Amino acid sequence: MRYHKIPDETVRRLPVYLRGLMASANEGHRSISSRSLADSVGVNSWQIRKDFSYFGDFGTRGVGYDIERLAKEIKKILRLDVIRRAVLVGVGDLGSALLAYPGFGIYGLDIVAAFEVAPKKIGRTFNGITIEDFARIDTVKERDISLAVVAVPRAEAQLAVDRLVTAGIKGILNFAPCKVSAPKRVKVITLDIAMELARLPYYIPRTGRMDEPQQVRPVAADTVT
Amino acid sequence: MRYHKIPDETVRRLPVYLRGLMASANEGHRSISSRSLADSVGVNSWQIRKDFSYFGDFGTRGVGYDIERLAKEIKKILRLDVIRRAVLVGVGDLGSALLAYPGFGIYGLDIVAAFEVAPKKIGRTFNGITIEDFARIDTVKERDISLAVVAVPRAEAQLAVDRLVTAGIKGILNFAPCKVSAPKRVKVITLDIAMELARLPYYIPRTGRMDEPQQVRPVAADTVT
DNA sequence: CCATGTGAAGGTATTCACAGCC
DNA sequence: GGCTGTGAATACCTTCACATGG
Repeated sequence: MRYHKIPDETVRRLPVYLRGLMASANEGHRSISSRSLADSVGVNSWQIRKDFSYFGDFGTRGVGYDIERLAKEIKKILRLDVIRRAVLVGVGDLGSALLAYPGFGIYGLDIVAAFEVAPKKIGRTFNGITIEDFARIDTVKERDISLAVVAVPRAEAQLAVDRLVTAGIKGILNFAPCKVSAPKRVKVITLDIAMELARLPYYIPRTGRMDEPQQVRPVAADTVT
Repeated sequence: MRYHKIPDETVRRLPVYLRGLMASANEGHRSISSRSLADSVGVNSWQIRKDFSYFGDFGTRGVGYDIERLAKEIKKILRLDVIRRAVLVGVGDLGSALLAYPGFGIYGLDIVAAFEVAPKKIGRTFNGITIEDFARIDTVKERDISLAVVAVPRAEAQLAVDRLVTAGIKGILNFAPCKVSAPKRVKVITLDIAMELARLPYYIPRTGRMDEPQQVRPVAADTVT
């Protein structure tokens, strides 16, 4: 095999594959073909093979991929081979939903602390986690926490991020619908829920008959075909 | 100008631009240059100009873009020029947070109904919306609702989607962490929160010194440069 | 025979550089 | 002078086709 840089798009798909592999392992399988993984995760089989080829030969021709070995390797690449401890900032409606969210576990992600500015909420306990005063966010430094989830109003997002950066956080998932700046050693992924929903109508044909949303716009005769 | 097919990646950025334009309008501006829009939304100015060039000349050289005219055009392209009514399926922790989420409004999106299977929740009112029995989901047909947000457990997601499709829903935002199938006339966007968080550690260097996460993997001497 | 792994081809998106216009 | 609009160049990603090996 040859070693390559792993494309960003492949990295984005790796968690999907990981989920599919774990599901297949739970059904008792020990190996899986690119075709059946394709069916279960919704990605073409050749795309899957290409993606896996970027980081090694994990397949056996005629058989498929060894699930456990491949899952372990994907976890290593994604740096999910250790438990990753995360902190939540902002325990509003969305924040409390995230505290209760059971889906992080399968990736070895663990939300172990929550911070808030609202005095009424500080001290209350959600899901076994006691909410702390955001003024003390720096204490995460001594608690082996590398990730943060930001679920505060837009106006407070940049401040929260700044404080998290100085507290030594390395990666931030931001739910506030705005751009936030951070030094480039800190990775920020912004997930804007409303924006995802806003993207949907584009794909809905205006009339009931048309398939291609694009065809509503005129296409000039001199457009290159 | 020339008419082009609008690339998918551009469509993905349009809501970002829209938010930036509205923010700028709120500050009292009537026009904005690609450079300052770039600063406020975090996309390169040449990318912005290229994106806008796909659907027309909305700029004035030496000045910038007319904010109101451009915002209106983007809304038209995204089909957000009419109020879009949406339904929520699944009023658990995440679902109720979404019902309370104030961010949909700026895109003209309106969650007007919520459905659940749990008898205990049916009939209760959240944020002015009375939760209905999911068995009656077909009633959305007569209520001018084209979008749905699915926030149910993974095991029930496909069923929910199937029922929504027969109820005539045209676009679905799915929060369940799994692939769901739908006829291709119905657009489904899956937003897997845990997966986004899981992508973050990849970008964290294992040691404090390295910049490029990729360099942990060996690069063979014969790799094409 | 079956399924992987990979060069090569094809397609799409980003970046550049600058002509064109206000 | 400033800023847009856009062909051309580049980089990136996907798809194909098939050689390779169990």
